[in-house]
Amino acid sequence: MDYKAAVAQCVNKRIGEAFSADAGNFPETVEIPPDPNMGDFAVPCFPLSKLLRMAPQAIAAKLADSLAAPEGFTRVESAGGYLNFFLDRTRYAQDIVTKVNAQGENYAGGNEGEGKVVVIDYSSINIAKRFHIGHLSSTMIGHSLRRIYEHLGYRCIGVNHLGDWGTQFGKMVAAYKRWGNREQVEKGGVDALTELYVRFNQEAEHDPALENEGRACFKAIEDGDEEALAIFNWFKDLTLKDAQRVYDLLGVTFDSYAGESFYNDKMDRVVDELREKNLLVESDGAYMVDLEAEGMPPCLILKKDGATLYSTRDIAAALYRKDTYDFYKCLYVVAYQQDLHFKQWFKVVEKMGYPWAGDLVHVPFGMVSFEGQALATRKGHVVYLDDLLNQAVAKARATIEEKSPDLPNKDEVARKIGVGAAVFFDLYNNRIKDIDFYFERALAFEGETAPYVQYSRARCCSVLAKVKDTKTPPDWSALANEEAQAVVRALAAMPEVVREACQRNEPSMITRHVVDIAQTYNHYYFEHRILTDDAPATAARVALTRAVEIAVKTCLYLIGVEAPDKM
RNA sequence: GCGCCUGUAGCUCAGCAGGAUAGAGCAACGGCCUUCUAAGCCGUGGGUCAGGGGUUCGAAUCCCUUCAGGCGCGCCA
Repeated sequence: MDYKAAVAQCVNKRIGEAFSADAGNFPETVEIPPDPNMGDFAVPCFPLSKLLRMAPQAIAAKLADSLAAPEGFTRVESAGGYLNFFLDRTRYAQDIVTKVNAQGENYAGGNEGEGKVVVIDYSSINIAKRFHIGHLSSTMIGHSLRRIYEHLGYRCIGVNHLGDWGTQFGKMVAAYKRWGNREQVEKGGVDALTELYVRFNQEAEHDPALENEGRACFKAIEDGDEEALAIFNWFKDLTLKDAQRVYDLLGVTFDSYAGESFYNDKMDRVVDELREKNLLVESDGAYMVDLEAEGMPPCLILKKDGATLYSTRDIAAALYRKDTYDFYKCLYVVAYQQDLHFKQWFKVVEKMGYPWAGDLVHVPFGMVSFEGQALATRKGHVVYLDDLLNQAVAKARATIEEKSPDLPNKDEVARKIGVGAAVFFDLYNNRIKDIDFYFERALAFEGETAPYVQYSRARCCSVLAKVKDTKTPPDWSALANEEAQAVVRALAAMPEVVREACQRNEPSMITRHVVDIAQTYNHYYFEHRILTDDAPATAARVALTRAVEIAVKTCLYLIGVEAPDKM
């Protein structure tokens, strides 16, 4: 049952009777008191005070005196202008715990997204660059949002919008033709490509002719020159294979790798359409959409040499995605530096007359720096993701040796813990916050971390594995105590948390909540023994433990973290 | 110069479509393993919620303003 709604309904009805029908229609807010001793739900009577011309304390008192506790509640009290409702704790525990266990991994899910498609553009790596910690946020926020939306019934299309177009790739091919060879690149992989690119830029400073060579090579790729295209595609292949190792480790998948080059032949449509709709303005030989009326700088569409730009491609991609997937929403998980860029081209799509422009959503996140300084590949001030993950796994492996030397499949568990720690760290704070990356923080295994939550759940599994009696009906009054109620409340809050995380595109809400569940359960665990001789009470405590195990696993799944049964 | 974002405990941050004494983790200090996993639990100390105005019965939360930091502002992506 919906306890909150029951409270609101009951209060409004009583107000209508006690005062006036008008007052009865007053929208009551139902909140949760700061301290459970004050009540489980509360209705503040302050807003009514003006309408009824009575002191809020008097209103609350009058209502409390005459109000019969609604179904599911034991009593109603007034305190300082608040009307406080006390749950029938036994019934509440039974209700929530039974529900979690019945719904299992679908708990806190739903079907409100049925028939709706959400396209999520995330990770979106650049060709010829190694995967580093700066790419983790987009990758994991996108991956998590995908799971959150799917949990609520949406169909998701994960798109890795590859950065695989631009003069830089001509430079890279030119550099390869000058100084590279097959063996060196096969051996060195993406790093070898980066080296070639860096060398090209260095030498180009003294030899401007190189720039032209780079441009010519890119032109060759564009024109479909066989040799240039073969080299470029080979580079792309290498990069994707390299990234795939990381994606495999993270458990991240995509439905499409259609990147910038994919839209190369789809941009004329954008330019033509903008021209037809009289939105293109010429300026210094370049073409743009004027956005002065919207208080924004203009959105450049064509360079003066006729080449397209970032915005042109993004618009082309949006049109293609709408045609192909008919999305309900299209999310762009891209760092906040590009706020203006997205605002601009979203507006351009709107001006083109597409009502679905409002379904394009930029999901921005903060910058990643490393030990107080901006990431800089060329200066070597960078942390590659596979290095981070490998270190995390190695640390987990060492901790396992120390604490659980007899554990089977140690490598598997170490992977889940190590990778989980890094991912959890990335999704722990509101995504808009900058992350200053320190190994000691990202690899912490204590406190509000993945290993803490995973450990709490593994302990649940361990207790559950010892359960023999599965027939005795539970005595739910065993869960009426304060500690158990805190766990029940945390479980009960999960559906609302998942929905809000979805609505706000904010995975950290789930990360925070799973810590909450783990903390309340750990507290309970130390105050109450689960398995005792009292069979009915044991059955209730076991049911609570199972519900926690399920809820924690589900939350972790939603943020892309695996949960080992033993650790 | 203009625009957007951020500012809460020593550190990292929750809380911000207004509500009851401002929370957590880390760090520090002190406790708890012969009973279900101590990667855990309990306790102690620690705050002019950046400053100043305003709105309100009530402001960390809303509005204005100042300050500090970050990001961005037509031919890169």
